[in-house]
Amino acid sequence: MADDPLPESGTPPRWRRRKEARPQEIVAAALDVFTERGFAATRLEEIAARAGISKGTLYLYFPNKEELFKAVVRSAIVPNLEMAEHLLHDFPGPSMEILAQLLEGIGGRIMATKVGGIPKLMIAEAGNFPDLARFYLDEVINRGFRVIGAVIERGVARGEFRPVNVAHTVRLVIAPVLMIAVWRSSFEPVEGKPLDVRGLLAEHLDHLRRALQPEGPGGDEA
Amino acid sequence: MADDPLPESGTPPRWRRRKEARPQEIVAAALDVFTERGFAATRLEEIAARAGISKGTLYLYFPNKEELFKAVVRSAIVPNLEMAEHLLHDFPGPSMEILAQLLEGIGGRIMATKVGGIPKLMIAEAGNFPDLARFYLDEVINRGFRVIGAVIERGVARGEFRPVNVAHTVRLVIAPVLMIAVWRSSFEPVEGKPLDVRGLLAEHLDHLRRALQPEGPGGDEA
DNA sequence: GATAAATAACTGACTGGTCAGTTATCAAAT
DNA sequence: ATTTGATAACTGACCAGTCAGTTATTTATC
Repeated sequence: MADDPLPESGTPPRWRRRKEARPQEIVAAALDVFTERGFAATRLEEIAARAGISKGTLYLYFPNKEELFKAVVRSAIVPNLEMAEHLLHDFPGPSMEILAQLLEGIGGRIMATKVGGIPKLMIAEAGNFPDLARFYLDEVINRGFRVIGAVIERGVARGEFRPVNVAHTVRLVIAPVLMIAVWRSSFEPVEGKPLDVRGLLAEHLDHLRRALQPEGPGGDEA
Repeated sequence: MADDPLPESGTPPRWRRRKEARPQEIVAAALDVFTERGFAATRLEEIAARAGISKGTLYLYFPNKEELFKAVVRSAIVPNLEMAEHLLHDFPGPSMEILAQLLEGIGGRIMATKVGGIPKLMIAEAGNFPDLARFYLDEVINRGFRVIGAVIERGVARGEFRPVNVAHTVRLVIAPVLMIAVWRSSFEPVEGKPLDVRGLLAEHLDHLRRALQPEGPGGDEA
């Protein structure tokens, strides 16, 4: 984003070789612009400007707009998914706890970074770029669904949750997160007042706990 | 969309004056194309073609693309909201029943018509068209939130629901509906298999019933 | 009730501007 | 001296919006 602050004496060179650093910088700039403007309305020239390079240089690192976009999605989302998958395998405690950590982790990321803008982007562009949608469906959505689904199945198997329709419940778990991401991307800037993300997620988890609670004939709670 | 099949003898006229009918036809065609392609990617020529007119004729009825878009949103959404508000005032039964009818009504509409594509559109374009976003926020979102909020408050007041954070709960009630609309607009065509809207809504309502149920101190269920 | 003049709906070729992607050229690094 | 990173000018396609001209319909006239 910013120029390197080398206080070099003499003539500042017009540019500098940064072969290693460029891709990340470009992807970071691209995430910014894509989430602000949407895919179609984003001009590669603006991405280049924010990355401190020229448009032609973009094409040294990415073959076209679509591949750049894919790189953005990969770098923004995939690591998160990997973390979620690890959490699922390594965490020994109650399943509800995994769900809570997952959702709170995502909530934190949505508030702290710009990844929350990606869903908006995909929603908007899926129709016009089917192979992009396919990519997102395979690499992000279905993988995310699988993780949540596994947690729910784990909970049911361990008797922590009542038996539910897993496929549907997965979507019900995710829906509020999606709403948060979408709201922050699209309407919060217009409305002005910030969404209470933490509070909303806490309420969601509270509702989920009650909705998933096994129906005890007598007393519940171990 | 189709020409009127007057089997008139002689020469079929190249076109026909339809001053009264045109606006609706254009808006209907525009809804189709906008929801399929998004705002930016929609070509006015395609809307014109689907409405059975030429591009120039569009500009006799709407000053520009954005105003046409606003007209589409108004005509697709506002009537539905009015129906919801009437239901709230007229229905005497349990609050959960109102919620169920509301959600099922919306679900039915999403499946039967193309209005489900509007949220996608607004999510996508809110950033680029702030005044459009403002309009949608005021006329659609906040009005919708107010209706759901009123139902929940009614339920709490009547002892049908436990006390909850109303603002948050409203969003939790709506989130799955939003997810359904978005899914059908953006990813269902790519994935191929249809989303089980009815089943998902039923599961949502089941979860809601449990999540909102008043907590009995000893035995539950009156 | 036929014909002509006037009007309003409609058309489609055109313009001006934008932007993804290309390439001829240059400067830095080795 | 050669290779590689980077540039900036260029191309070609696309599309919102315009407008001079065409055609259906209505109104006036005989």
